[in-house]
Amino acid sequence: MLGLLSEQPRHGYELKKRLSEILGPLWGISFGSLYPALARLERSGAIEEVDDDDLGPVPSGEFVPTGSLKGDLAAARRRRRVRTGRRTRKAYRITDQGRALFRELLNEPAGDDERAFALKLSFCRYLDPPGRLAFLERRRALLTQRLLAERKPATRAIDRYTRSLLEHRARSTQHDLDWIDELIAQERAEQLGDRTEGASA
Amino acid sequence: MLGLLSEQPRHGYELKKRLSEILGPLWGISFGSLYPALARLERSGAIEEVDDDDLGPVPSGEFVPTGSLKGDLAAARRRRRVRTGRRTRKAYRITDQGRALFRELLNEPAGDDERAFALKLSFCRYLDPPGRLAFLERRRALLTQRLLAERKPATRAIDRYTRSLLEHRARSTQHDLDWIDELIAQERAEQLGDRTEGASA
DNA sequence: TGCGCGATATATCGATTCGATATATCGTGG
DNA sequence: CCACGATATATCGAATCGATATATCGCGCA
Repeated sequence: MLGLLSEQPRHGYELKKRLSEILGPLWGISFGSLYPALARLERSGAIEEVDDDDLGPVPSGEFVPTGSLKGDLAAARRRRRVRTGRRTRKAYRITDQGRALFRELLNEPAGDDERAFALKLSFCRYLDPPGRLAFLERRRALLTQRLLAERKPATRAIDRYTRSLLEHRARSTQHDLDWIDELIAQERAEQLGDRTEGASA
Repeated sequence: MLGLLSEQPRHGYELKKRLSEILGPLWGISFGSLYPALARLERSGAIEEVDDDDLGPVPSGEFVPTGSLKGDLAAARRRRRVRTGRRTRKAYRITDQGRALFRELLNEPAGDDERAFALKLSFCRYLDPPGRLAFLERRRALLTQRLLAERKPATRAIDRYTRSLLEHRARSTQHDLDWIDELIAQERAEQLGDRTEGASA
Protein backbone atom coordinates (compact mmCIF):
# COMPACT_ATOMS: atom_id res chain seq x y z
CA MET A 1 0.00 0.00 0.00
CA LEU A 2 2.81 2.40 0.88
CA GLY A 3 4.56 1.53 -2.37
CA LEU A 4 1.48 2.23 -4.44
CA LEU A 5 0.73 5.44 -2.56
CA SER A 6 4.32 6.63 -3.00
CA GLU A 7 3.58 6.83 -6.73
CA GLN A 8 0.37 8.82 -6.41
CA PRO A 9 -2.66 9.26 -4.13
CA ARG A 10 -5.16 6.45 -4.47
CA HIS A 11 -8.32 5.21 -2.75
CA GLY A 12 -8.86 1.85 -1.04
CA TYR A 13 -10.69 0.04 -3.80
CA GLU A 14 -7.98 0.86 -6.32
CA LEU A 15 -5.24 -0.26 -3.92
CA LYS A 16 -6.96 -3.60 -3.61
CA LYS A 17 -7.23 -4.00 -7.38
CA ARG A 18 -3.56 -3.14 -7.88
CA LEU A 19 -2.43 -5.46 -5.10
CA SER A 20 -4.49 -8.29 -6.57
CA GLU A 21 -2.75 -7.72 -9.90
CA ILE A 22 0.66 -7.93 -8.28
CA LEU A 23 -0.04 -10.74 -5.86
CA GLY A 24 -2.48 -12.66 -8.03
CA PRO A 25 -6.01 -13.66 -7.04
CA LEU A 26 -4.30 -16.13 -4.79
CA TRP A 27 -2.36 -14.16 -2.10
CA GLY A 28 -4.64 -11.17 -2.70
CA ILE A 29 -5.83 -9.20 0.30
CA SER A 30 -9.42 -8.85 1.43
CA PHE A 31 -11.47 -5.75 2.31
CA GLY A 32 -11.44 -6.94 5.88
CA SER A 33 -7.66 -6.43 5.84
CA LEU A 34 -7.49 -3.43 3.57
CA TYR A 35 -9.66 -0.87 5.35
CA PRO A 36 -8.40 -1.59 8.89
CA ALA A 37 -4.84 -1.43 7.51
CA LEU A 38 -5.54 1.96 5.92
CA ALA A 39 -6.96 3.17 9.23
CA ARG A 40 -3.86 1.92 11.09
CA LEU A 41 -1.53 3.62 8.63
CA GLU A 42 -3.44 6.86 8.93
CA ARG A 43 -3.45 6.66 12.73
CA SER A 44 0.32 6.11 12.72
CA GLY A 45 0.82 9.08 10.43
CA ALA A 46 2.23 7.17 7.46
CA ILE A 47 -0.59 8.28 5.17
CA GLU A 48 -3.20 11.01 5.20
CA GLU A 49 -6.56 11.56 3.61
CA VAL A 50 -6.59 13.99 0.70
CA ASP A 51 -9.58 16.21 0.06
CA ASP A 52 -8.32 17.33 -3.28
CA ASP A 53 -8.83 15.15 -6.33
CA ASP A 54 -5.64 14.45 -8.26
CA LEU A 55 -7.00 11.03 -9.06
CA GLY A 56 -7.25 9.09 -12.28
CA PRO A 57 -9.56 9.63 -15.22
CA VAL A 58 -12.52 11.67 -14.07
CA PRO A 59 -15.65 11.24 -16.17
CA SER A 60 -17.12 14.38 -17.59
CA GLY A 61 -20.04 15.82 -15.71
CA GLU A 62 -18.22 15.63 -12.40
CA PHE A 63 -19.92 17.46 -9.63
CA VAL A 64 -17.67 20.21 -8.33
CA PRO A 65 -18.81 22.02 -5.21
CA THR A 66 -18.93 25.71 -5.95
CA GLY A 67 -18.57 26.93 -2.39
CA SER A 68 -21.09 28.85 -0.25
CA LEU A 69 -22.93 25.64 0.55
CA LYS A 70 -22.17 25.52 4.28
CA GLY A 71 -24.93 24.14 6.41
CA ASP A 72 -25.90 21.69 3.71
CA LEU A 73 -24.89 18.27 5.08
CA ALA A 74 -24.79 16.53 1.72
CA ALA A 75 -22.67 19.32 0.29
CA ALA A 76 -20.31 19.06 3.25
CA ARG A 77 -19.80 15.39 2.54
CA ARG A 78 -19.23 16.18 -1.10
CA ARG A 79 -16.57 18.65 -0.11
CA ARG A 80 -14.79 16.16 2.19
CA ARG A 81 -14.94 13.19 -0.14
CA VAL A 82 -14.27 13.00 -3.81
CA ARG A 83 -17.13 12.42 -6.21
CA THR A 84 -16.28 11.22 -9.67
CA GLY A 85 -19.43 9.65 -10.93
CA ARG A 86 -18.89 6.70 -8.60
CA ARG A 87 -19.60 6.39 -4.95
CA THR A 88 -17.88 8.86 -2.64
CA ARG A 89 -14.26 7.88 -2.34
CA LYS A 90 -11.60 8.50 0.26
CA ALA A 91 -8.19 8.99 -1.29
CA TYR A 92 -4.96 8.76 0.68
CA ARG A 93 -1.56 10.33 0.17
CA ILE A 94 1.73 9.07 1.62
CA THR A 95 3.55 11.30 4.11
CA ASP A 96 7.31 11.76 4.58
CA GLN A 97 7.04 9.48 7.58
CA GLY A 98 5.30 6.91 5.39
CA ARG A 99 8.05 7.17 2.79
CA ALA A 100 10.64 6.48 5.49
CA LEU A 101 8.63 3.48 6.68
CA PHE A 102 8.34 2.20 3.11
CA ARG A 103 12.10 2.36 2.57
CA GLU A 104 12.62 0.60 5.89
CA LEU A 105 10.19 -2.22 5.06
CA LEU A 106 11.72 -2.65 1.62
CA ASN A 107 15.20 -3.00 3.08
CA GLU A 108 14.58 -5.24 6.07
CA PRO A 109 15.71 -8.80 5.43
CA ALA A 110 12.83 -10.41 7.37
CA GLY A 111 9.55 -11.49 5.85
CA ASP A 112 10.69 -14.24 3.53
CA ASP A 113 7.29 -15.68 2.60
CA GLU A 114 5.98 -15.73 -0.96
CA ARG A 115 3.73 -12.78 -0.39
CA ALA A 116 6.40 -10.49 0.97
CA PHE A 117 8.78 -11.54 -1.78
CA ALA A 118 6.30 -10.84 -4.60
CA LEU A 119 5.48 -7.49 -3.04
CA LYS A 120 9.09 -6.46 -2.55
CA LEU A 121 10.06 -7.56 -6.05
CA SER A 122 7.29 -5.36 -7.43
CA PHE A 123 8.82 -2.37 -5.72
CA CYS A 124 12.52 -3.29 -5.73
CA ARG A 125 13.11 -0.69 -8.44
CA TYR A 126 13.15 1.79 -5.54
CA LEU A 127 16.10 -0.08 -4.02
CA ASP A 128 19.67 0.85 -4.90
CA PRO A 129 21.42 -1.75 -7.13
CA PRO A 130 23.44 -3.38 -4.31
CA GLY A 131 20.36 -3.60 -2.11
CA ARG A 132 18.43 -5.14 -4.97
CA LEU A 133 21.11 -7.74 -5.53
CA ALA A 134 21.23 -8.55 -1.80
CA PHE A 135 17.45 -8.97 -1.81
CA LEU A 136 17.61 -11.43 -4.72
CA GLU A 137 20.52 -13.33 -3.18
CA ARG A 138 18.58 -13.68 0.06
CA ARG A 139 15.72 -15.21 -1.87
CA ARG A 140 18.12 -17.52 -3.67
CA ALA A 141 19.57 -18.74 -0.38
CA LEU A 142 16.09 -19.43 0.96
CA LEU A 143 15.06 -21.42 -2.11
CA THR A 144 18.32 -23.38 -2.13
CA GLN A 145 17.75 -24.40 1.45
CA ARG A 146 14.13 -25.28 0.79
CA LEU A 147 15.08 -27.38 -2.21
CA LEU A 148 17.63 -29.26 -0.14
CA ALA A 149 14.94 -30.17 2.39
CA GLU A 150 12.50 -31.17 -0.35
CA ARG A 151 15.03 -33.28 -2.28
CA LYS A 152 15.90 -35.63 0.59
CA PRO A 153 13.71 -38.75 0.38
CA ALA A 154 10.80 -39.12 2.76
CA THR A 155 11.47 -40.87 6.03
CA ARG A 156 8.25 -42.82 6.14
CA ALA A 157 6.08 -44.60 3.60
CA ILE A 158 3.70 -42.35 1.69
CA ASP A 159 0.99 -43.07 -0.86
CA ARG A 160 1.57 -42.24 -4.51
CA TYR A 161 -0.60 -39.08 -4.48
CA THR A 162 1.34 -37.50 -1.64
CA ARG A 163 4.61 -38.60 -3.22
CA SER A 164 3.60 -36.96 -6.48
CA LEU A 165 2.67 -33.81 -4.57
CA LEU A 166 6.07 -33.69 -2.88
CA GLU A 167 7.91 -34.34 -6.13
CA HIS A 168 5.95 -31.62 -7.88
CA ARG A 169 6.72 -29.21 -5.08
CA ALA A 170 10.45 -29.90 -5.41
CA ARG A 171 10.25 -29.30 -9.16
CA SER A 172 8.40 -26.03 -8.54
CA THR A 173 11.08 -24.87 -6.14
CA GLN A 174 13.74 -25.73 -8.73
CA HIS A 175 11.72 -23.72 -11.25
CA ASP A 176 11.61 -20.76 -8.87
CA LEU A 177 15.33 -21.07 -8.26
CA ASP A 178 16.12 -21.05 -11.99
CA TRP A 179 14.05 -17.91 -12.33
CA ILE A 180 15.86 -16.14 -9.49
CA ASP A 181 19.20 -17.13 -10.98
CA GLU A 182 18.10 -15.53 -14.22
CA LEU A 183 17.06 -12.34 -12.44
CA ILE A 184 20.38 -12.24 -10.61
CA ALA A 185 22.32 -12.74 -13.82
CA GLN A 186 20.42 -9.90 -15.49
CA GLU A 187 21.00 -7.71 -12.48
CA ARG A 188 24.75 -8.36 -12.42
CA ALA A 189 25.06 -7.79 -16.17
CA GLU A 190 23.27 -4.48 -15.92
CA GLN A 191 25.28 -3.28 -12.93
CA LEU A 192 28.50 -4.22 -14.69
CA GLY A 193 27.33 -2.35 -17.76
CA ASP A 194 26.54 0.71 -15.68
CA ARG A 195 29.93 0.67 -14.05
CA THR A 196 31.75 0.27 -17.38
CA GLU A 197 29.79 3.12 -18.87
CA GLY A 198 30.58 5.25 -15.85
CA ALA A 199 34.31 4.43 -16.11
CA SER A 200 34.49 5.15 -19.82
CA ALA A 201 32.61 8.43 -19.47
CA MET B 1 -6.20 -33.60 11.20
CA LEU B 2 -9.26 -35.79 10.71
CA GLY B 3 -7.49 -37.59 7.88
CA LEU B 4 -4.43 -38.30 9.96
CA LEU B 5 -6.49 -39.35 12.97
CA SER B 6 -8.57 -41.68 10.81
CA GLU B 7 -5.41 -43.74 10.33
CA GLN B 8 -4.50 -43.96 14.00
CA PRO B 9 -4.67 -41.98 17.24
CA ARG B 10 -2.07 -39.24 17.43
CA HIS B 11 -1.19 -36.28 19.62
CA GLY B 12 -1.05 -32.62 18.64
CA TYR B 13 2.65 -32.23 18.12
CA GLU B 14 2.77 -35.22 15.77
CA LEU B 15 -0.21 -33.89 13.79
CA LYS B 16 1.65 -30.63 13.25
CA LYS B 17 4.78 -32.43 12.07
CA ARG B 18 2.81 -34.58 9.63
CA LEU B 19 0.85 -31.63 8.30
CA SER B 20 4.06 -29.68 7.77
CA GLU B 21 5.40 -32.61 5.76
CA ILE B 22 2.32 -32.65 3.54
CA LEU B 23 1.85 -28.91 3.22
CA GLY B 24 5.50 -27.94 3.28
CA PRO B 25 7.07 -25.44 5.69
CA LEU B 26 5.23 -22.85 3.68
CA TRP B 27 1.45 -23.42 4.17
CA GLY B 28 2.18 -25.22 7.43
CA ILE B 29 -0.07 -24.57 10.41
CA SER B 30 0.98 -22.99 13.69
CA PHE B 31 0.43 -24.13 17.27
CA GLY B 32 -1.91 -21.22 17.68
CA SER B 33 -4.17 -22.86 15.10
CA LEU B 34 -3.54 -26.47 16.00
CA TYR B 35 -4.52 -26.62 19.65
CA PRO B 36 -7.67 -24.48 19.39
CA ALA B 37 -8.68 -26.56 16.37
CA LEU B 38 -8.22 -29.77 18.33
CA ALA B 39 -10.32 -28.31 21.15
CA ARG B 40 -13.05 -27.34 18.65
CA LEU B 41 -13.08 -30.78 17.10
CA GLU B 42 -13.30 -32.40 20.51
CA ARG B 43 -16.12 -30.06 21.57
CA SER B 44 -18.04 -30.90 18.39
CA GLY B 45 -17.59 -34.60 19.01
CA ALA B 46 -15.49 -35.36 15.93
CA ILE B 47 -12.54 -36.55 17.99
CA GLU B 48 -12.01 -37.71 21.56
CA GLU B 49 -9.10 -37.95 23.92
CA VAL B 50 -7.70 -41.43 24.43
CA ASP B 51 -6.31 -42.48 27.78
CA ASP B 52 -4.85 -45.67 26.43
CA ASP B 53 -1.51 -45.59 24.67
CA ASP B 54 -1.53 -47.23 21.27
CA LEU B 55 0.98 -44.67 20.14
CA GLY B 56 4.27 -44.93 18.32
CA PRO B 57 7.58 -46.25 19.56
CA VAL B 58 7.63 -46.16 23.33
CA PRO B 59 11.11 -45.97 24.88
CA SER B 60 11.93 -48.62 27.42
CA GLY B 61 11.61 -47.58 31.00
CA GLU B 62 8.12 -46.21 30.50
CA PHE B 63 6.27 -45.52 33.67
CA VAL B 64 3.13 -47.62 33.81
CA PRO B 65 0.73 -46.86 36.63
CA THR B 66 0.19 -50.10 38.52
CA GLY B 67 -3.21 -49.22 39.91
CA SER B 68 -4.20 -48.64 43.55
CA LEU B 69 -2.79 -45.13 43.38
CA LYS B 70 -6.03 -43.18 43.79
CA GLY B 71 -5.74 -40.09 45.86
CA ASP B 72 -2.35 -39.31 44.43
CA LEU B 73 -2.79 -36.28 42.17
CA ALA B 74 0.36 -36.84 40.13
CA ALA B 75 -0.61 -40.45 39.55
CA ALA B 76 -4.06 -39.35 38.42
CA ARG B 77 -2.49 -37.08 35.83
CA ARG B 78 -0.26 -39.93 34.74
CA ARG B 79 -3.32 -42.10 34.30
CA ARG B 80 -5.13 -39.46 32.23
CA ARG B 81 -2.19 -38.50 30.04
CA VAL B 82 0.31 -40.69 28.35
CA ARG B 83 3.90 -40.65 29.48
CA THR B 84 6.50 -42.04 27.14
CA GLY B 85 9.72 -40.55 28.29
CA ARG B 86 8.68 -37.20 26.84
CA ARG B 87 6.38 -34.63 28.28
CA THR B 88 2.84 -35.76 29.08
CA ARG B 89 0.93 -36.04 25.82
CA LYS B 90 -2.74 -35.92 24.97
CA ALA B 91 -3.63 -38.32 22.18
CA TYR B 92 -6.85 -38.07 20.19
CA ARG B 93 -8.90 -40.67 18.36
CA ILE B 94 -11.43 -39.98 15.58
CA THR B 95 -15.08 -40.81 16.27
CA ASP B 96 -17.70 -42.11 13.83
CA GLN B 97 -19.06 -38.58 13.64
CA GLY B 98 -15.58 -37.35 12.81
CA ARG B 99 -15.23 -39.97 10.09
CA ALA B 100 -18.49 -38.74 8.54
CA LEU B 101 -17.26 -35.16 8.71
CA PHE B 102 -13.96 -36.15 7.10
CA ARG B 103 -15.75 -37.84 4.17
CA GLU B 104 -17.96 -34.78 3.79
CA LEU B 105 -15.03 -32.36 3.77
CA LEU B 106 -13.13 -34.54 1.30
CA ASN B 107 -16.08 -34.60 -1.08
CA GLU B 108 -17.24 -30.99 -0.97
CA PRO B 109 -16.22 -29.07 -4.10
CA ALA B 110 -15.51 -25.81 -2.24
CA GLY B 111 -12.14 -24.77 -0.84
CA ASP B 112 -10.13 -24.41 -4.01
CA ASP B 113 -7.04 -22.77 -2.56
CA GLU B 114 -3.59 -24.35 -2.71
CA ARG B 115 -3.72 -25.49 0.86
CA ALA B 116 -7.03 -27.30 0.59
CA PHE B 117 -5.93 -28.90 -2.66
CA ALA B 118 -2.66 -30.22 -1.26
CA LEU B 119 -4.48 -31.55 1.78
CA LYS B 120 -7.23 -33.23 -0.22
CA LEU B 121 -4.77 -34.75 -2.66
CA SER B 122 -2.90 -36.27 0.26
CA PHE B 123 -6.07 -38.03 1.35
CA CYS B 124 -7.82 -38.56 -1.96
CA ARG B 125 -6.98 -42.27 -1.75
CA TYR B 126 -10.01 -42.45 0.54
CA LEU B 127 -12.21 -41.14 -2.28
CA ASP B 128 -13.88 -43.55 -4.73
CA PRO B 129 -12.32 -43.46 -8.24
CA PRO B 130 -15.05 -41.29 -9.83
CA GLY B 131 -14.89 -38.84 -6.93
CA ARG B 132 -11.13 -38.70 -7.25
CA LEU B 133 -11.34 -37.97 -10.95
CA ALA B 134 -13.96 -35.27 -10.35
CA PHE B 135 -11.68 -33.71 -7.74
CA LEU B 136 -8.76 -33.60 -10.17
CA GLU B 137 -10.93 -32.25 -13.00
CA ARG B 138 -12.15 -29.47 -10.73
CA ARG B 139 -8.58 -28.50 -10.05
CA ARG B 140 -7.80 -28.63 -13.75
CA ALA B 141 -10.69 -26.29 -14.52
CA LEU B 142 -9.52 -23.83 -11.88
CA LEU B 143 -5.96 -23.79 -13.20
CA THR B 144 -7.13 -23.43 -16.79
CA GLN B 145 -9.18 -20.41 -15.85
CA ARG B 146 -6.34 -18.93 -13.82
CA LEU B 147 -3.91 -19.41 -16.68
CA LEU B 148 -6.30 -17.66 -19.05
CA ALA B 149 -6.37 -14.62 -16.76
CA GLU B 150 -2.61 -14.65 -16.34
CA ARG B 151 -1.88 -15.03 -20.05
CA LYS B 152 -3.75 -11.92 -21.17
CA PRO B 153 -1.34 -8.98 -21.40
CA ALA B 154 -1.36 -6.37 -18.67
CA THR B 155 -3.63 -3.39 -19.16
CA ARG B 156 -1.24 -0.80 -17.82
CA ALA B 157 2.47 -0.20 -18.01
CA ILE B 158 4.52 -2.19 -15.49
CA ASP B 159 8.21 -2.24 -14.66
CA ARG B 160 10.36 -5.16 -15.73
CA TYR B 161 10.52 -6.77 -12.28
CA THR B 162 6.75 -6.96 -11.95
CA ARG B 163 6.47 -8.15 -15.54
CA SER B 164 8.97 -10.90 -14.85
CA LEU B 165 7.00 -11.85 -11.74
CA LEU B 166 3.77 -12.11 -13.71
CA GLU B 167 5.40 -14.10 -16.49
CA HIS B 168 6.93 -16.49 -13.99
CA ARG B 169 3.57 -16.92 -12.31
CA ALA B 170 1.95 -17.84 -15.62
CA ARG B 171 4.70 -20.39 -16.29
CA SER B 172 4.20 -21.85 -12.83
CA THR B 173 0.48 -22.22 -13.44
CA GLN B 174 1.22 -23.96 -16.74
CA HIS B 175 3.60 -26.24 -14.85
CA ASP B 176 0.88 -27.05 -12.32
CA LEU B 177 -1.58 -27.70 -15.12
CA ASP B 178 0.79 -30.12 -16.86
CA TRP B 179 1.17 -31.97 -13.59
CA ILE B 180 -2.59 -32.26 -13.04
CA ASP B 181 -3.01 -33.49 -16.62
CA GLU B 182 -0.48 -36.18 -15.87
CA LEU B 183 -2.30 -37.20 -12.69
CA ILE B 184 -5.60 -37.31 -14.57
CA ALA B 185 -4.10 -39.45 -17.35
CA GLN B 186 -2.72 -41.88 -14.79
CA GLU B 187 -6.04 -41.98 -13.03
CA ARG B 188 -7.99 -42.70 -16.21
CA ALA B 189 -5.52 -45.39 -17.29
CA GLU B 190 -5.83 -47.11 -13.94
CA GLN B 191 -9.60 -46.95 -13.85
CA LEU B 192 -9.78 -48.35 -17.38
CA GLY B 193 -7.42 -51.14 -16.36
CA ASP B 194 -9.56 -51.94 -13.34
CA ARG B 195 -12.71 -52.10 -15.43
CA THR B 196 -11.10 -54.35 -18.04
CA GLU B 197 -9.83 -56.65 -15.34
CA GLY B 198 -13.24 -56.72 -13.76
CA ALA B 199 -14.90 -57.49 -17.12
CA SER B 200 -12.47 -60.25 -17.98
CA ALA B 201 -12.75 -61.87 -14.55
C1' DT C 1 -39.41 7.10 -17.99
C1' DG C 2 -38.24 4.11 -14.64
C1' DC C 3 -36.24 0.03 -12.90
C1' DG C 4 -33.13 -3.72 -12.07
C1' DC C 5 -28.41 -5.21 -12.43
C1' DG C 6 -23.48 -5.20 -12.13
C1' DA C 7 -19.46 -2.46 -11.07
C1' DT C 8 -17.64 0.68 -7.89
C1' DA C 9 -16.80 1.88 -3.10
C1' DT C 10 -16.45 1.91 2.15
C1' DA C 11 -17.07 -0.41 6.33
C1' DT C 12 -17.64 -3.87 10.01
C1' DC C 13 -18.50 -8.43 12.28
C1' DG C 14 -17.28 -12.96 14.15
C1' DA C 15 -14.34 -16.71 13.48
C1' DT C 16 -9.94 -18.16 12.50
C1' DT C 17 -4.95 -17.81 12.03
C1' DC C 18 -0.53 -16.34 13.03
C1' DG C 19 3.78 -15.43 15.56
C1' DA C 20 5.48 -14.89 20.00
C1' DT C 21 5.78 -16.41 24.38
C1' DA C 22 5.36 -19.32 28.65
C1' DT C 23 5.91 -23.58 30.70
C1' DA C 24 7.53 -28.25 31.44
C1' DT C 25 9.92 -32.80 30.57
C1' DC C 26 13.40 -35.69 28.72
C1' DG C 27 17.88 -37.20 26.50
C1' DT C 28 22.52 -35.98 25.33
C1' DG C 29 26.98 -34.29 25.80
C1' DG C 30 30.47 -31.77 28.04
C1' DC D 1 25.61 -31.64 37.35
C1' DC D 2 23.81 -28.71 34.32
C1' DA D 3 23.11 -26.36 29.79
C1' DC D 4 20.93 -27.18 25.62
C1' DG D 5 17.86 -28.81 22.11
C1' DA D 6 13.92 -31.68 21.00
C1' DT D 7 9.47 -32.82 22.49
C1' DA D 8 4.98 -31.23 24.04
C1' DT D 9 0.80 -28.33 25.43
C1' DA D 10 -1.23 -23.96 25.86
C1' DT D 11 -2.56 -19.07 25.45
C1' DC D 12 -2.34 -14.08 24.13
C1' DG D 13 -2.91 -10.04 21.18
C1' DA D 14 -2.89 -8.56 16.64
C1' DA D 15 -3.95 -9.40 11.96
C1' DT D 16 -6.57 -11.74 8.38
C1' DC D 17 -10.37 -13.71 6.15
C1' DG D 18 -14.99 -14.40 4.16
C1' DA D 19 -19.47 -12.79 4.63
C1' DT D 20 -22.43 -9.22 4.91
C1' DA D 21 -24.46 -4.45 4.91
C1' DT D 22 -24.92 -0.27 2.69
C1' DA D 23 -24.80 3.11 -0.97
C1' DT D 24 -23.97 5.25 -5.62
C1' DC D 25 -23.44 5.24 -10.49
C1' DG D 26 -23.95 3.83 -15.43
C1' DC D 27 -26.05 0.85 -18.62
C1' DG D 28 -29.53 -1.59 -20.95
C1' DC D 29 -34.08 -2.59 -21.72
C1' DA D 30 -39.03 -2.77 -21.41
